[in-house]
Amino acid sequence: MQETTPSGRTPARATIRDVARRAGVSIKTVSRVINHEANVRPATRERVMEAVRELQYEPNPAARGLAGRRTFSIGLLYENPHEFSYIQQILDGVFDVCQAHGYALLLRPSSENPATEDIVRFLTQTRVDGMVLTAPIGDRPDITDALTERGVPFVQISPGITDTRWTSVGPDDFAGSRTLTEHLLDLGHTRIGFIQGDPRHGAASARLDGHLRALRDRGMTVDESLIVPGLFDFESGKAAAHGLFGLADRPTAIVASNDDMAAGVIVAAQEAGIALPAELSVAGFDDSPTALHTWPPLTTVRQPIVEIASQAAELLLEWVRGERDVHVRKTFDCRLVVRRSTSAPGE
Amino acid sequence: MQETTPSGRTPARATIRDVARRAGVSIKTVSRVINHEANVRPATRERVMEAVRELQYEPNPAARGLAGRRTFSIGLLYENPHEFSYIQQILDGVFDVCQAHGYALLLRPSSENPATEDIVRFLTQTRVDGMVLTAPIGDRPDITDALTERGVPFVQISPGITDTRWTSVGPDDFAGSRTLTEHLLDLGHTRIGFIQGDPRHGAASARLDGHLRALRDRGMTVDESLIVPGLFDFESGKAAAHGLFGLADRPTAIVASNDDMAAGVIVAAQEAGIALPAELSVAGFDDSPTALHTWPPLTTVRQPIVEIASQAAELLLEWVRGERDVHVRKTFDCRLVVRRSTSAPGE
DNA sequence: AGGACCGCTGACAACGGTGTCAGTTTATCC
DNA sequence: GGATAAACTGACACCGTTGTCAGCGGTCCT
Repeated sequence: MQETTPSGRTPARATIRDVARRAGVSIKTVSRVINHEANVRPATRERVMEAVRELQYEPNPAARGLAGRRTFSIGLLYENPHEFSYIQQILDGVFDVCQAHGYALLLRPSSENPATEDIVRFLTQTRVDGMVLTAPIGDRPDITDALTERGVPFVQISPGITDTRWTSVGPDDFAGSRTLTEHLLDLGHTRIGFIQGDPRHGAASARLDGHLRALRDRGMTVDESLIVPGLFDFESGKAAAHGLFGLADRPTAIVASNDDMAAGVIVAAQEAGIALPAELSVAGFDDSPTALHTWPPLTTVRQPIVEIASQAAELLLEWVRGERDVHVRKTFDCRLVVRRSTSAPGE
Repeated sequence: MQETTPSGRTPARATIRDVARRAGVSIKTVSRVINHEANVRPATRERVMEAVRELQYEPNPAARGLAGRRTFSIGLLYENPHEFSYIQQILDGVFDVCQAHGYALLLRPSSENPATEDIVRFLTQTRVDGMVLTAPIGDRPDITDALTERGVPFVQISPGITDTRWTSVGPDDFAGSRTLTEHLLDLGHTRIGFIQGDPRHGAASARLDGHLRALRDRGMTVDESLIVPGLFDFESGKAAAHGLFGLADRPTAIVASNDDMAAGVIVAAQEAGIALPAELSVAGFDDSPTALHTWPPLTTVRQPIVEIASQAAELLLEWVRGERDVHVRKTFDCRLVVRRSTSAPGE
């Protein structure tokens, strides 16, 4: 540990008054211009903009927040995820939109099943103008109620329950999963193992439902022993796979409810000396980077995460700024991505 | 897309004046109490605290910011990472400390090599009290200068250059890497391939240096053809491995400068039909979750990322609050984690 | 021509805290 | 016991914006 001494200084920033003086108008007019309000003559507006540029004026968010009762910031609440690339993409999408609209993004990571009070404290401390809730927290009634009670707008990403009282955005997990199972059926598989996701996530049941629907649509009976629980993480996927390997009549294909679990299945197969994909086809969901990091690379279903996140942020900001007063539920299509982890059985 | 209509309301929050009235003191005294300032009699302090609790008072950050010329928020600047888990852990560490000290965390993800103006705009728009800079942005002189010029305190995480003018925190990449190579030498390997990291990161060269040092300390000559470039991402690791496989005298072990690249090496080996670890030992660096998701699991070097991040945040906040006026450089030890991807050659 | 109305602008009071400084207690010391 | 210092406490200006409302000049009716 080495040490040195610092240097310090802080240049004065231009305020709205400086701009007003320079443009020869009142501060209120400057305020109108920077807030894109109506009733400013184009010539005046231009003069003000000019002064803003010359002085490199940036409005003070604290003052704006104090006077205008808003903070120009939104919060993103998420549980520590297993698949971090997921949150990473959510974050990118939300951030881009915030950036474009001049909003700041406040992070609120949380442990599993955060206490209501912690979230409420976050709200009262930061006074964000709105919140983006990721799954599975977006489904917690205590949290949605707390937000509603405080008049804080929010959107849910990938909620399980589609409640028309709220705005939400998510992928069509059901259809995506159905397509994936159909792909395996098309290849000729008849015994397909299915590893479920964390039951706290709505996506988990939607993906299971899609799978079951595909089977039933083809007139197949569902073998309960092939449907096993998981938690969306690598370890649970691996454990579940070993469980399936122990069955008398081993499945020729396994669908995991996300890529991390599918990666677990692949490692389990390698441990058990099962050849991929000859003896076992494996498929995941999400098309996360992991899907390309396994051997063989994973067949999976791509959901447009970044797009979903941007859309969520857009809807939230519309709400925050009062440009919208009806709730919507937006659903994005998923796309099957076939790679080498799936093939015809025995092939 | 379905639609519904909303409901709205916003309960009034207690202000410092309400608390003052209730406690029978002036607002200034309340201010003293909530800011932990000296010169308040314990009895008075208690009375105020009581009122705070009863009214569930939370100071308005905008008002505090405006009057006190600070925002109680710090920014985290990072480039979109290849290894997501890395940033996730950084984020966790920094957030915990922020949380504990009542600071908010503002995110500023950026593309590769962000423009200086973008960062400056972030500063003037958000007016964060300080910044955490992750590698490789922390090494950019234009950015450190811009921050210094504006009097915004910052800490660097894992900088390449150890400049005593600034505060930084990072792992001992050199020693960690040296230990790793020594491990392979101890196993009996004599031809060890080395895949470098993204040259923009200081860690990349430190890890190479550690490797070279280990070789030289054992009196081995360095074969330049075994040292190949990489970018810290899976793909570059895979490509580099294929390159090494093409050498006339193939190495019996490969050290990749991080786990993602090591995962690439493993897949490359599988593609090339090379048995692991019998024909090839593979090692990574970071001990990211990836290290456990490969088959065989990766021998790697663990750096205490969360701890590094918390320490960085602590140092930053000390600086922000004026509790510190000398710069330090803190280094954390790494630990070799031996798993099954390394063995004696031919074993 | 006179009044009503509209588009545009500015004066001024908030918003909810902190900093300054002066005033009032309380403790300390001869 | 009185002087002096130290520990407390409060009045009030101010931070940089937005919201409210009144005023001004010009158009459009009637």
